Amino acid sequence: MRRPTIADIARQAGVSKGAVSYALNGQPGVSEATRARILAIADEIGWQPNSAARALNGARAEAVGLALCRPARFLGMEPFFMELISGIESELANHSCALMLQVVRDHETEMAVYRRWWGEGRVDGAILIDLHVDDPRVPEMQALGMPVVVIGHPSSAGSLVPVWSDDGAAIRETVEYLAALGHRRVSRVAGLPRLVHTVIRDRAFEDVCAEIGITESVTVHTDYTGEEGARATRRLLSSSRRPTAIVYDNDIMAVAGLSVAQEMRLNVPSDLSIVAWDDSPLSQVVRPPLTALTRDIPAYGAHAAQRLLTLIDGTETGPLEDQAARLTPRGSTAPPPES
Amino acid sequence: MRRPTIADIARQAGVSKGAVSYALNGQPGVSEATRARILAIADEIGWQPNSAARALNGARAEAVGLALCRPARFLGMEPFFMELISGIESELANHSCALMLQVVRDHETEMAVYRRWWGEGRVDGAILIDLHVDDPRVPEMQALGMPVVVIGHPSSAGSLVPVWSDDGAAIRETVEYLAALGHRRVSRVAGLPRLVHTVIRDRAFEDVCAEIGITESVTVHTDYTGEEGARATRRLLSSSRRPTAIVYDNDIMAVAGLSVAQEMRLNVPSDLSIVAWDDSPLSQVVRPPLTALTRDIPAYGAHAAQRLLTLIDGTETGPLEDQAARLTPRGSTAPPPES
DNA sequence: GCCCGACGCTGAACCGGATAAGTACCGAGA
DNA sequence: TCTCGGTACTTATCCGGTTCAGCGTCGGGC
Repeated sequence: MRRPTIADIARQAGVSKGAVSYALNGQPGVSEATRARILAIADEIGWQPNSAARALNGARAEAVGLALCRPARFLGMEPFFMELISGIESELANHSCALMLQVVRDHETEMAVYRRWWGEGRVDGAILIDLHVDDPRVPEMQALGMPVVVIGHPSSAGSLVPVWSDDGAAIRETVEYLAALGHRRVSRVAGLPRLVHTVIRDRAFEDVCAEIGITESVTVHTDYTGEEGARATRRLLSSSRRPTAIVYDNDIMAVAGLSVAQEMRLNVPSDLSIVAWDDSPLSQVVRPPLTALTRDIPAYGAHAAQRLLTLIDGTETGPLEDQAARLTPRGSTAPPPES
Repeated sequence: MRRPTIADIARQAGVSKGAVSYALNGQPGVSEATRARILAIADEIGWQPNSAARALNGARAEAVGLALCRPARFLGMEPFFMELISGIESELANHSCALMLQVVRDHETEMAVYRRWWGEGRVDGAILIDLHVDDPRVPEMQALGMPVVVIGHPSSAGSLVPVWSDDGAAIRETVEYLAALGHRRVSRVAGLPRLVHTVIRDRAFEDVCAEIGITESVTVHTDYTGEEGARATRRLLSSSRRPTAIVYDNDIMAVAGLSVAQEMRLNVPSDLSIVAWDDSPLSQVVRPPLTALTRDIPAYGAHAAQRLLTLIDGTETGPLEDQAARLTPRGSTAPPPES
């Protein structure tokens, strides 16, 4: 059962391939009667344009690529990625554009995949995520000449188009809120230290703490997993001058940290305040529900996709600053215990 | 800066296009010396095969399709999907096969996307998931003639290849365990009633309860969200003869149910036992950690991908029964309170 | 010395569409 | 009546690979 081609339609309609092509693409060159006849036949035999043949004539691939360099098990755990992907998807779907997804082992493989996709004409552009400091992917992408949107801070995006949100402002809001509650010993359980956004948050945290007189501020780096979040929390809470508040770089670690606190017979929030970065259902479902830095992640992804589609269209675009995460106070934050 | 083609290589090497093609594909027909020269030139000018041109000659698209018909917000919440996708990905990656992902609004759109992908030659096969009772997608897929693997029970897969696990056995193990602990009033907060696997679980639950003398067994259907899980739990726990154990169809609802129980001043597990279906980090992170039906979801996805790749290869394959979910007892189950 | 076969390569057709160029036909205006 | 212009097509070519038939050359066996 071969797939029907325009040649089949042409034969049935008794016209040439060219006429069929004009008819199917709404081009002038055929009469309305013939066009209708051709369309009817095409519909009847279930014809679909072969994208390969179209691509061969310089058409778009109508797909964008996303190669994710994270171990599979982390992906399943982090709502962030799935929400981001849904957001990207929702925008792409509006333009009948598909998403080519591949989970890769490392950044070399990631770049190899992008090079292949681009070289093979399978994608029209790509989205780059989780930038490292001095990330080699940026210059390589620039050299490829492929339309690329970077989800991350402009300072690291080179000449690629960045879509970003101001993590520094979010950290500032959080720390100022905790300070207003009376906290003076605030710790932070951060993500991978190589990631650009971790560095930005690190610096902002330091700066704000110094500025408003929180002298005891410790930052511990982890790999974003619940296990490391728990371990970091245990260490922080075991120290002689333990923090009265901890800010976590994702919700998984915040929830794990909450468990550790309860395990150590500390009451949250009266003994320890907890703030989570990113506000998945997870944060709201635990007791007490977590004060969290909320952002609309699907919208974030959608904006990136939007920018990419514009770029693919050939229009020059600049950076896009998305709304910064905003603090949603819930039951996990309160004034510190009186010492 | 046009992408280099084999014609460019041929010109530089002073041979014909055909010779270049043989050389690049490891086919006999050129001497080793010429082959080496051609490969060197190809490498030097950064040649990549154009997949469109290859596909035109009947080659594979080297991609499989997955159109997910769930609202974006559910996707981000359910670890199941992301883990499944990672599993699928991990297997596909081994074969340098990409995943075309699209989130769609409804099943009509889903089928339209599959038809388009298949008709356009963009995918070599697809994975079907979340089958309904009498799902129209099954006969439509059969009519398309596309290689398809169904993640779901063989009874609903028609002539498509099913990859499934025995949910009935898992339910049986759970109910028998609860009965052995002494429970006689067991409820179930189930998923969407139209889904085949919900129906299967429903029936198994009823059968086992009848068999071992649990006369008070109630099943409530939800949409898998935490909100509906909480609402269902509230209703069950408010009834005059409230259950001493509740089995949830996913972990999100189980965690939400746990919160409701605690909110109503019921102790878990001494007043109420809770079992979650699917064992994400979520289940282990709450207090008490949830007794859960554990399965290796990434492996499940990987097996489905494996079967699909075999199918695409033209080899006939039969159904694959994956390991059934197994009960992992944790702190959320205990004997019921003495009445 | 001749023939056959293998090797190494060339040339051309082909995949399924898009598209530029060419052609037949028809009606209107000079 | 002849020409001009537009319509409604056809024909041919192209995209970038794959593949097959064909062809010259060289070496070995008889």
